[in-house]
Amino acid sequence: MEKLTQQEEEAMLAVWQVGPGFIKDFMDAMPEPKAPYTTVASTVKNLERKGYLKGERYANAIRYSAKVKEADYKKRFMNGFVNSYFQNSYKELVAFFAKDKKISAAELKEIIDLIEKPQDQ
Amino acid sequence: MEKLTQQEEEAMLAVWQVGPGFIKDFMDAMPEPKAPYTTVASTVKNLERKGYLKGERYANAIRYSAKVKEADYKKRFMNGFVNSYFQNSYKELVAFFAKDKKISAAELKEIIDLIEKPQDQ
DNA sequence: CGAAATAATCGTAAATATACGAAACTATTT
DNA sequence: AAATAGTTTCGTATATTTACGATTATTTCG
Repeated sequence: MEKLTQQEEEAMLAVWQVGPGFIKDFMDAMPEPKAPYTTVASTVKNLERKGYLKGERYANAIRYSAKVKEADYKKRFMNGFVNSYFQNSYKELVAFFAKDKKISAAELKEIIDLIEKPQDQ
Repeated sequence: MEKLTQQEEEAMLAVWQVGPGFIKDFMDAMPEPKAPYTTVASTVKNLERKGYLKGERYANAIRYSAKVKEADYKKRFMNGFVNSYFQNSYKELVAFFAKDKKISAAELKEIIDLIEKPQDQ
């Protein structure tokens, strides 16, 4: 999974948000200031080359969908980060942000309930 | 705080790890395969220009130290990430990785104890 | 001092990323 | 079929990053 550049990541965020669609749809979901259509088109082409998107022709347009799931990208991305900055320990990561008051004890308790609750399946 | 490129970030990780020192010291701390000295020197110069490092001459060498603290960089970096991928919610982030079993209920409880314990100061 | 060692700086080349207009292509409308 | 509209593709220009050798500067040692 090749690393994404800034604009590639922004484009992927739009794709993940809107789901399969055409370049125009992704552009609509991207924040201002928007790059010109052709600039976004180049970025999308790069994403296809890197294996993040696949395209199918529909009439004269191409419908793109994500080949890499957002959850997988998040995981791989965070893994590298946690490895570099928290000695590969997610506990260290959470402790760091808990001390920084980015997450409260009450919220952590809710998460515990969530994962300890017997799972349906 | 200007964004760092890949090699700049790697160099900063070395600086944060070894503390103030000379280019040679940082190189020693960097993982294989090591870039040639002059390549690292260029990167260090860029970091100085971007305000991440400050240098003081000692004899014929320059001793560099970090101007940006690792903790601050982590915070800013994660903030962007949490914003893009977790609707700006650290709770969402932690829940995501808890569900993915990257952190256990027991570890979360330890963190709760850590932050609920009356702070010395 | 002169030679050797050590380190920084400069210049430049190549790769990659960013940006976007012009042209080409495809479908639709008249 | 021609005009029009929507969309992609191609080509290219610029900026940034990466990479590193050659040169220069500084210190140390004989």
